[in-house]
Amino acid sequence: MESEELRNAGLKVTTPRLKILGLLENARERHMTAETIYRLLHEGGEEIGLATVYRALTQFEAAGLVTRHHFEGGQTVFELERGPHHDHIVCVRCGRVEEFYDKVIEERQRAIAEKLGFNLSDHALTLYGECSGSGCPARDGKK
Amino acid sequence: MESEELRNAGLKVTTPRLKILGLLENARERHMTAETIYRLLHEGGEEIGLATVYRALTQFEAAGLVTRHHFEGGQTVFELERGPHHDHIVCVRCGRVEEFYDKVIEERQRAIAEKLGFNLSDHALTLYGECSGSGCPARDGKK
DNA sequence: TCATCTATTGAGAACCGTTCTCATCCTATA
DNA sequence: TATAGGATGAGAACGGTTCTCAATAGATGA
Repeated sequence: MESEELRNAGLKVTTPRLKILGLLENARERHMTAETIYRLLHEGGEEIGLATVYRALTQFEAAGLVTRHHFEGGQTVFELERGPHHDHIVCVRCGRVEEFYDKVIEERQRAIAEKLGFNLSDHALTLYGECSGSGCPARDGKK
Repeated sequence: MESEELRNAGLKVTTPRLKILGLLENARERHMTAETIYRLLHEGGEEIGLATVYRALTQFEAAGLVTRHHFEGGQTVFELERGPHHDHIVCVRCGRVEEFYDKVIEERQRAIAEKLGFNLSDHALTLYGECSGSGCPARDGKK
């Protein structure tokens, strides 16, 4: 239940927070910008301010419910934290985001950080390329 | 010579461009924000507008002279492109940036992209942690 | 259930990094 | 050295994000 998650995070259970969390759990896209979340909520008839969306996402992030990714080009997306760690590959043509996990890469990262004298706390790996999904302009070699 | 580099890039040789390129080549920090570059130029007595710094950096990037990195937290840094590809590890306490290259990781990335049907064009890998360099607050376990 | 207290909210202002506009200036070329 | 077109600096504009503040709503105790 979503209200549990909020309570466990030490956050008051309010309508805007429930709606935002619900959207993150049910939306087709797992990775959304704050603006997109705001737009979808409004299309669904919810009167939630943009500032509230940002506030809630920041709180969710602090509570570990959500992660924030900064992709190249400056785009910032939010994603519900569920299950194990993974990295991303982003289509530079249609913006589609896929996830992957590679044990070898994870291990190498740990080894590299150790060798350089860093106490590793996090990492961000994002691949960029042209995908071959239906609907992607890259598929038909379009410019 | 720096004017060669500009000419080869198809850019007119102008004082602002020479100064910016020179700073990138000689500064102690290899990774700087546009704001830092602007500040250092002014401390050196150069009257170069911030807009010009951004314009030049964007042109240098397009010409392959410079690369732009978006680190987590939203910070954007520029780095002179010299030598082979490498990734970064950033200290979350003092901001120090180190570089590394790992053949295994590079190969895995190519394999992953292929498996997922992406034509890989680029990637961004940045590790975050606490370093043990002198002057870093993380070194003495300070909060 | 109700009153009360405090955190939360929405709207818009403010903010910050970056880009744009435009009149002036400078580099490249003949 | 004259000319043409690109480059420059200043400040306005822009887009994404955060802040301010008065109004509102969730939690708590009676």
